Amino acid sequence: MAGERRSFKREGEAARRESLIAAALQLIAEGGSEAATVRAIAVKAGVTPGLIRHYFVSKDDLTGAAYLSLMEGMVTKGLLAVDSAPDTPAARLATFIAASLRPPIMDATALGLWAGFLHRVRRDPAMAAVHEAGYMKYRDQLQSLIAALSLTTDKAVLRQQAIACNGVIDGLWLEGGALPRAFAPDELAEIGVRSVAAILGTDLPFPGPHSGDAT
Amino acid sequence: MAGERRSFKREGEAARRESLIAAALQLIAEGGSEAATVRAIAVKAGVTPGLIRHYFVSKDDLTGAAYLSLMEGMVTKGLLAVDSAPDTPAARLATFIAASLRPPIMDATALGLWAGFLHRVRRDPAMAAVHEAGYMKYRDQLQSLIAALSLTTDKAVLRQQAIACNGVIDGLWLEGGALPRAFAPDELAEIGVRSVAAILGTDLPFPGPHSGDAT
DNA sequence: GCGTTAATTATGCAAGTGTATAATTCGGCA
DNA sequence: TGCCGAATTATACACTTGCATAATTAACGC
Repeated sequence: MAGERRSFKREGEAARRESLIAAALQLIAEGGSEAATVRAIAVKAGVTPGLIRHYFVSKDDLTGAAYLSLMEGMVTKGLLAVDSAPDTPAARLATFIAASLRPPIMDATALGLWAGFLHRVRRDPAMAAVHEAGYMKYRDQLQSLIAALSLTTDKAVLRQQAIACNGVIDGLWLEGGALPRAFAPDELAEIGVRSVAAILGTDLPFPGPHSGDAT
Repeated sequence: MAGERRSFKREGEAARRESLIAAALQLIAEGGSEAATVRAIAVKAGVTPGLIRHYFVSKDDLTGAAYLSLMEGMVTKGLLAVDSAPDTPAARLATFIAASLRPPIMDATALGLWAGFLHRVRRDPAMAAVHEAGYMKYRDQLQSLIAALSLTTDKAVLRQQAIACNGVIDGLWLEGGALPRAFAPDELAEIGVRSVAAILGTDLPFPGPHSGDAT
């Protein structure tokens, strides 16, 4: 009956930090930031609460790192999708939009994370900076894809087009995450591409659900 | 120095419930749901923590009531704006959109509230129902305003138009709340009206900032 | 093999959480 | 006026939270 000390294995620093961050993100996505307690994170990561403070100076430090990791992941995924369809400027733009409105970018988890972080992003200047950087990177990417269509050369017009298109995408992303059952599969991706086309006053091809697997 | 019991005044049940709800909403908007502790709510409402449990069976009960009150308020405000501009169908639609992209509907507070409630909305079926009802009411309103333009009679097309327009509005609403400093005043309202017009393939007038006060 | 070091666990603590319950005091009604 | 019930406050409790610190133990160089 003696409380035998639980055995453990030493992981590298990088792996441990990653697994702790992953655990925190999962918990926040599921139950909001309040669900990501030190103890819950430790359980999910398969370690003991004390270990968290060995890798992060505080819980805030951990969640901050988690947010950074999240943002980097989102942007990366978006950019990755574009590379898979480098045909025409129109196809590239359409692919970018559609990818943003499909899993894994658009899903309940991502929305939950976003909402869970919102308040801390607002209060903590460092996190606000991370947020703004991520947002701007995404919008700039969108704007350059639009610019590649050569519909206009007016910078101001381009800026507003980018804002508007980003707005549609964000809005549909939000709705898809909040009410997944309210839409048919891929319905939002299709609406997104069509709406952006309308806003830009041009035509855009709709890229199939996955990269050209004919069935 | 004897701990004198603090004096108090009896308010009606309705007033007390309202003030407690208001306090909870304020706190959630500012600091997320974790900031809305029983004690903080009590302080902001100018009462003692114990009183909360006199009017609400639990803290969850209070926050549930707060969410209901919030949703009702949002929808009401949107509908109210339309009434102030009953000229043409196009003007009515444009007014509705612009109102959704200006304070008090679009501001940091509203977004904070929305984010603060998201997770509870997901887990609690009762709150999910309230949410879905509010969302659908808003979208139906939008759809009927679009239908009044008589651009199409196809129900399916109409539905997709409503989803897309709702998407732009939500997206711009989100961005305006998240990055208020990133946009010029009324810029988002203007972009919203113009984008909806583009999506519908028609023209919409842009309603001035306030109801026709010439300066 | 064997000691050393740092990664990991175990334990404890002060502050904050929601809630239950008892003690008061306000305000209407006789 | 005086009293009674309900609204409000006060106090207490069990539990959770983040964090600090001490005790262990796995892995690495010799």
